[in-house]
Amino acid sequence: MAADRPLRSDARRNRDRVLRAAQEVFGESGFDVPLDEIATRAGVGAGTVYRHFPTKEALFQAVVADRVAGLIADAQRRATEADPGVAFFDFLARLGAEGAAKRDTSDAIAVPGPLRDELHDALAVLLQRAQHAGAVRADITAADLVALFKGLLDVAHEADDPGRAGRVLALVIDGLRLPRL
Amino acid sequence: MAADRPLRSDARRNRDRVLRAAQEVFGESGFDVPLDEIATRAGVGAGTVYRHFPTKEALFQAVVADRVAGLIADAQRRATEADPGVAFFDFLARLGAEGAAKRDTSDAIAVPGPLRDELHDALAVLLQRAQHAGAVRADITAADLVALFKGLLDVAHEADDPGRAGRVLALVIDGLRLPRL
DNA sequence: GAAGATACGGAACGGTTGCCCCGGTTAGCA
DNA sequence: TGCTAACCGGGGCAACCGTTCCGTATCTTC
Repeated sequence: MAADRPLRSDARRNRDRVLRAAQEVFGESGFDVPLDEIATRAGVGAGTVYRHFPTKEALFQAVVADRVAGLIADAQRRATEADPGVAFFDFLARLGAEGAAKRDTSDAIAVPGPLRDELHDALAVLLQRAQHAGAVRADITAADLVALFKGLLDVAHEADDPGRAGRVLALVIDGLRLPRL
Repeated sequence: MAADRPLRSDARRNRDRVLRAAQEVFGESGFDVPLDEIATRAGVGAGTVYRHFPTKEALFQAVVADRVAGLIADAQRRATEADPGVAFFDFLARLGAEGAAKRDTSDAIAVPGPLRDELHDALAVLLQRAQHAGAVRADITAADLVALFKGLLDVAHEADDPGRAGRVLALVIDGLRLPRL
């Protein structure tokens, strides 16, 4: 069990490269890219990736953890805002923007794990507040919302039409608002 | 080129079994089931499936062609109804019910092919009539709608919660209706 | 009921995919 | 300058699946 001796300079450099490449590649193509893609992009052999991260999944977590944590913090912050409806829909917009920009968002929010649960909980709070205030239809659940968003993001990313993401997102947002108000 | 000599009795029986099993299995699990699953369910070897259908895809088409043709006919019939909004939403309800019941519907409507295009066209007519009548938001396209429905069906089928399908479908339907009316 | 054609079953094949490890080599550090 | 951490990337390996092959069983016909 070597103590955490400081990394050799090239090792540190390569670790950074791998992380940066993983951010890019996961962001463009989601979790389901071959690991070689990341290694190549980093200018590094596949073996080097495994020297720094025990599994592909660990690498993915390392990449998305910050982002998901940011989303959670954002959701919790907004939960204290005055207008529950505005808070909820602003957060959804943020989530939509994030998802449109980074393809791995969909995997990040849906893959089981402690962070996902935390995000789920934070979203549930926002949702319930908004529903209680009558700003959002009452029948939908937080789990529905997560699943629906994941589906939407996948639809949007598969599309050849770049405008689709915005249109379907707007449609769902409008569907969430209470009808006849 | 053997003329279409009548099939041997066991051959005819097995062909029916395969078709029936394929209907069930594709309906439960979509196109992405191993072919062996179908063969087993039919009580037949994989070779027998290939004696009757040249490829897995051909078998799938044989299974869904009727259903898609029915959908197309339904759409075309409704295109002549008096109220374009009612016609459109009734058809969507039919599509949703079909999709909720049979998991392969999602593949059937999305996989390229002449039937898909025909369905697409028929749906476009319904949609445009409804949009022109002001019953449906104007920004959405027929391609959006097909993609969105495919996504919704996938979301619904992955869910553990059996009520989710109905809730998200209702949400999207409401989102399609013009806001503030 | 026997001969010949037809069809069957399911093991084996071949292609693909993609995670991960190993063996020889390079390059940093003392 | 030598020792060791780290690199590279080809390939092992396991899983998965569509398809084919061929020895065997079953049906049809005479």
